[in-house]
Amino acid sequence: MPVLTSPEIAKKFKEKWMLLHPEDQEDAGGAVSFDDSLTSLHWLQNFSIVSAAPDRAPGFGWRPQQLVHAPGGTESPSSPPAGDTAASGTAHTPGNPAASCSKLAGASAYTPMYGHSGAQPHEEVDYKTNPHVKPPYSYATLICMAMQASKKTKITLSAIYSWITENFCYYRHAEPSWQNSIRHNLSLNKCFMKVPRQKDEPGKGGFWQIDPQYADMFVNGVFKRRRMPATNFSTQRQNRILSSCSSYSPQRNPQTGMDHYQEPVAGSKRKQACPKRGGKLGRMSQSPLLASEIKTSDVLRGDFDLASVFDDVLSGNGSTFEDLDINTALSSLGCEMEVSSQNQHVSTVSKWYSNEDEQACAYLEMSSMMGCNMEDFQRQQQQQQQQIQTHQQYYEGLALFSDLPQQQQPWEVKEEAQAIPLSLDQGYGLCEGFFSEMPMWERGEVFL
DNA sequence: CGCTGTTTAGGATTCC
DNA sequence: GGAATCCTAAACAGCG
Repeated sequence: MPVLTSPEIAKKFKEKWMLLHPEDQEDAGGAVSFDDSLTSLHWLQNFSIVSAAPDRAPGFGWRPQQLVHAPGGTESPSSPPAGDTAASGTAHTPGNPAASCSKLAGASAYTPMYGHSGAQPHEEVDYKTNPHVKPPYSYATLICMAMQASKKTKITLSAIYSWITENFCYYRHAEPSWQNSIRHNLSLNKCFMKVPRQKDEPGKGGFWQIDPQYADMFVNGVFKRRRMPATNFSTQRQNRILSSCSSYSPQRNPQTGMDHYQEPVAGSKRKQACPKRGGKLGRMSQSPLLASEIKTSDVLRGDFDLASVFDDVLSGNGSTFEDLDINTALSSLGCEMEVSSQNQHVSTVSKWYSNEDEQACAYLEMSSMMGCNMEDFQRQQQQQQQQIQTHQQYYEGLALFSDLPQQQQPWEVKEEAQAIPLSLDQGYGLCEGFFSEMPMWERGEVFL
């Protein structure tokens, strides 16, 4: 069985290409001027997996899997959602000696503070009635839960308090210092934005809502930290959308040089899109829980936004790929590719190339899977481009958060644009998984 | 005065 | 050990 290296494949592909496209003659330097539309990665800027899954309707409501519908009409959590970055599980005792600890919680064994042990220690703990166990949710998650449960787009601080105390007995008995933490979290966390109370609205304080830019951080009931910075998908695509919304006006931060949005009302807080990123992979990327949390089928269906991922890749924010353990998806994806010749994600993957080698491999990939020729390949590419354009237009036509009906939850709107970040390494792994891990003869033999 | 919101500081834990 | 993340505490200001 011949094993070809990538250059060899590229060479073969090049020869094939030249046979089919004699107009693409080598220039004096020997360089081949391939059609830029095929090699350019600019399409990635506008690509969304949504485009590849047109049957995915917008506003596909997300339902928190871990939220148990409680008899009071409120959704109360009974077990920690997998993947909560801050699912501590520790029974910290904010001023409540009686609640001192995990030992009191019986089965609630110690859980690492900010990571995942891979177990769910409080699987059966009813946080609504058990005052001894501190809910293993970060404050951000609690806030998100409260917002989600409120069925409103915005929620007051007191409502957040109320929901938390109503659904987590622990906080009913704890000293109110946790409220300080909630406020601190609301203020400091870029994912939350304050909506000033209207003049004719009685009451104190403003409302809070999840920043649409960060709505994708609340996935499957889990507040996911370490998302991509707001300068990728959000600013590149949403700028266009939001620019049409009077309440938002993307502006340039003279200091950071980054785009940020200004609140519609003067004086209200708005955090800058300041990507405080580190090059390290997040802990979550190691999380076995998360690995299982991200359903392969969702990835295959396109329930995540590759655009965000790609935008980050292109913008050099390597950590965009952070949170998803893509390996699970990859393993299945590889299998899926074998059996689903017409599946759209195949098309998606087939577009993931940036140079001759990868382009060649993409074609080889496609040809081997579908038995198509170069014409089919090109036709497929064109169709995809058209689909992308179509859905991009649709995308841009979407009114974002501020224009949505009251009942619409931010994450319901954003879900189609939700990103499940992958680590760059894993992202590369995705590419390499298709282009290198597969034995070369499986990719090239059919074509060659 | 109490609540709300912002900011700062430091500790704890985990991962690289 | 450093970085990242989360938690806790506290001070302060503004507002109803």
